[in-house]
Amino acid sequence: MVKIADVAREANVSVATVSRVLNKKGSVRPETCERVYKAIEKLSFEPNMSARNLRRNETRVILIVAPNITNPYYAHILAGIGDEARKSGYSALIYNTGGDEEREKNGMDMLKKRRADGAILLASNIDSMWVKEYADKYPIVHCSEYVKGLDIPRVSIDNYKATLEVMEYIISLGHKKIATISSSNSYISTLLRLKGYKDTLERHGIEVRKDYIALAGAEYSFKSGKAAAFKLLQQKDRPTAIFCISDTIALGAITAAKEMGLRVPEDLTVTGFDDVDYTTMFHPYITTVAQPCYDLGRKSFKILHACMNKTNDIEKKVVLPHKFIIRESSAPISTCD
Amino acid sequence: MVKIADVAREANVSVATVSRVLNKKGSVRPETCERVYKAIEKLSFEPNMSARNLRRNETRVILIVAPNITNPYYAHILAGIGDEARKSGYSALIYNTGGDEEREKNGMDMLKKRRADGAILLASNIDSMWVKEYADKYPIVHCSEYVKGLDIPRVSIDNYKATLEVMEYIISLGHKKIATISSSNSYISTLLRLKGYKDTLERHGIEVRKDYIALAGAEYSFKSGKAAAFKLLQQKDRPTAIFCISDTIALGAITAAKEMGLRVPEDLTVTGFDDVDYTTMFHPYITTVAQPCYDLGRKSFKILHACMNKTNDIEKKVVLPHKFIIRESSAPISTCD
DNA sequence: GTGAAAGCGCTAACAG
DNA sequence: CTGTTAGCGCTTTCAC
Repeated sequence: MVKIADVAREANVSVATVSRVLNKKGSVRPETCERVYKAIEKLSFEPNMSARNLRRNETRVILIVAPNITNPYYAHILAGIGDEARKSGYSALIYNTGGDEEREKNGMDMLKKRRADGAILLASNIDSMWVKEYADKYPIVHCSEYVKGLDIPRVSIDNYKATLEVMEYIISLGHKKIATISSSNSYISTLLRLKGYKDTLERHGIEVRKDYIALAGAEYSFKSGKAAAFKLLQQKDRPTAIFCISDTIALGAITAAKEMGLRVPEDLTVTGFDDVDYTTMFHPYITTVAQPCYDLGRKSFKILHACMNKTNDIEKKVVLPHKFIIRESSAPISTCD
Repeated sequence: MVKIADVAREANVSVATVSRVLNKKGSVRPETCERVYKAIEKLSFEPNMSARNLRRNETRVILIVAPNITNPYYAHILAGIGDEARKSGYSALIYNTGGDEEREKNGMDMLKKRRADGAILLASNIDSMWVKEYADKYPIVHCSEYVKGLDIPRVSIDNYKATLEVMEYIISLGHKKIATISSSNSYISTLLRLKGYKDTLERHGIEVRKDYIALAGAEYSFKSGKAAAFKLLQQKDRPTAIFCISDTIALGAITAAKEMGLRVPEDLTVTGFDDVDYTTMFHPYITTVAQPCYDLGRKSFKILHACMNKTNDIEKKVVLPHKFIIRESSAPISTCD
């Protein structure tokens, strides 16, 4: 292993000088500088990060705590974080938790062990108050979801408003029997979307029916969405529209409908949420709310970066614009119904 | 920051003893041990990894170089690597390259800078000989794809044999006009699948036609697959079956066929490859070759782990079993054709 | 503009 | 069984 001392010897300068040119700090005569660069080149020296980290007490690594990188929604956010981080000279340590709180905590301990300078949390439960303990000591930002009542910077879309848009649209189509497939998880987004669903119905004087609210699994799986849709559609007074809180669930609902001989959108309107890759991979293309995942990720890193640099005015609540996209899975209620 | 010396003072022992109990190395009187644990607990001490890494000259971090974590195929491999790594106390640094060779090299420099102890390469081009330079100095393993002619451990499925199975099946269905949608990338898997396609045709005395071989984009995008399928299907003497080298391409082909008024599988048989998430998210469910992505990832880490520990007999070529799955997108050629 | 030297927190001989 | 001590490779005062 070639180290700074070797370069110093080769360039006939002291280690301090090599360090200076390495970090472009302090002043070095251009001539000397040149000599050092030559030596670095010749010996193909690369600074040892462990040593630098120890000395500087930083790692230039950020931790990403995600429940499931296999989910394209998170994958896109990760990509955004990763790209932005790379631009600033940071690397991303990814910690997959499977939604397990114990593993989430283990992941966060990377911070204590100085393996990372800060963390971005992708799917905190609304009540994970233990996060505070870490947030008090380390730079942390919430992306998409967040713990209620903690003063941690966060970036997300306006889930409530987006839901309102979708619901108003469905109602404008003439639907009255509108169901929703929510989830058994406890994310703030889930809560907000359910609230948006109920509020819109109430504002229009439509009764909120228990039997029109179904729950998919915590991870929004296709299968659980399909099952929930079956339950909804098998009732005698079945809904004519289903507001799903994720695209995978919507996909499941559409498949369920088809298998029951129902046409989408002629017999049933289905809307999704997130606009992940496969919303336009087959017909009917899904009407959904597009989230700016990649940008959510980039922005999260930018804020974390600001936190790590102890910048003064850190944005605490960033809301990125979503986009409601009407496609093929929704239509006016059929009059012959 | 509480350090080992603080714990030592608190427990009334030397730093060496604390280090010993921390690493469970050397012998310490149970009683002393207990005292140390108490002190660690009390001060909530966490070892500083930068210091340990510097001293031990290792990082317990592995580097994963992937072209696109947004692609579910890679995402599943990543998950496998990550889970297995965690079990052994390793963390995964993920470097997304977008398929750019320059960024691939930049990623690999993490090795030189001692930011990671070894690397798993997920999508090397068949001719990326520059990898050798790194492989000579650092533990590296290839997953899925590999550079030809280099003696680097690799794990993948048998792409050639899998293709043979698919092709034999298509032929057994009575198809003679069989096309393929390959890709413009230079992965070994692409090459092998194309070779399997041609070889099977030849073995059955079926002419290999240039106009039955179309190319999708390097990243197997849905769009490019759809475009390639259009080209194939618009010919007057159109194929009755298309062997696609990825599921996304197959999905594109099915969509193209539908938009042209062709039914799958009645008018056109389409097969995919990989068996990613969405092969069974809508009808027709895709006939495809399932790859054990997660296990590919796990196995890759295990081998890398062996390499990093300089274990003697390291497996150089691991071939994991695939599974050919017949579903709904393939059928016997219609007799009225 | 440059060099000497003091550590960053930890591990691993080596002594006792 | 336990303690003392010399670094790991780098950055950063502080002199000159």
